[in-house]
Amino acid sequence: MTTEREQDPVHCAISDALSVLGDRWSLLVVRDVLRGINRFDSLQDSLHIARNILAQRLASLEEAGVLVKSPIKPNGKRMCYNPTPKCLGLIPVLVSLIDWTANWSSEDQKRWAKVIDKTTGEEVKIGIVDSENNPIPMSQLSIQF
Amino acid sequence: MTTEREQDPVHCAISDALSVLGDRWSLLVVRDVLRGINRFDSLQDSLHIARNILAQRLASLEEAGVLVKSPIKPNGKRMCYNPTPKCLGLIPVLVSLIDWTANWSSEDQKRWAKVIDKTTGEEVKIGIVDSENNPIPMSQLSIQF
DNA sequence: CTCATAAGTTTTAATTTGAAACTAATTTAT
DNA sequence: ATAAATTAGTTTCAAATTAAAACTTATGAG
Repeated sequence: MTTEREQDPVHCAISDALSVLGDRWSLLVVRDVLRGINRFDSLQDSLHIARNILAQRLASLEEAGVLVKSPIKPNGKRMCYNPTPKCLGLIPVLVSLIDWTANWSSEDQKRWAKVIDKTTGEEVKIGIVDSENNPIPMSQLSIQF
Repeated sequence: MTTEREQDPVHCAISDALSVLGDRWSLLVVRDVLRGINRFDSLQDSLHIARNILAQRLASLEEAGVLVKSPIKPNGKRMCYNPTPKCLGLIPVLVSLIDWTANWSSEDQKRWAKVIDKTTGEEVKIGIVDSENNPIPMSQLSIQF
């Protein structure tokens, strides 16, 4: 089956990621949870997503190990959703999406969402580098299987 | 209207990007075009996407300025789709998705898709950095509006 | 001139999404 | 303690999107 997947380019690391994240809402849920919005109703208020769809996405993100669902008080029924380390691992995806919009759309959107370094308050960006941390220009890159 | 959007956190740089890229196929089309697959039928063969949906996605990516559609020979009807600079700007998104899968899933998927430096053949990596290109640990980051 | 290829479009069915109302349990306020 | 308001969903049904397959129209190769 590994052999099969090797020959089928639909199955690659990108499509694997998209099978969890490739829809209109999942990354926005991730964004909000990383901002500290972690209750069902506050997520719904923030995103204006249909409640049944939100329930579905939360379940799928939990199943994927991106979120953990736990009661607010031990054995309670009021739940909250929190980011796992795997969820923090999505920050580069979010930053690269923010950078892309900032760099390639006409309006000045840089202030609409940003990721900052908590220790300095400074806004961060994404860098593509070689093994010695030297930045590589985009035009020099190619995708391979 | 800008004021309106500022108060509505659904409208941020991330959701703007997702309004073009937030579905099951768009980033896979981008991936394939960046690999040099640039004809309608070869994209359909590669992705096994329904032909009408592929036509839709190509049109929306073209409208977003990510792809350019042009005849193979001047004034001809056979078309090809090629990446714009804005499309190259999506490479960090693809790299961060690849890295996320590689780092957070059990199977070894590193070889299924990778981005290399054409001049050296070396695989690249991605990092979050400050304005002086110094790497910042993930745990030190937070998302703000 | 003919046949296979290319780039879609059309049609119809299946799946997904969305909106709103509903439920059941739990806090909060009185 | 009781009533009212919150919370975290689920259910139902309509609307939109996606998928599969057949169809169209034009091109290029032999």
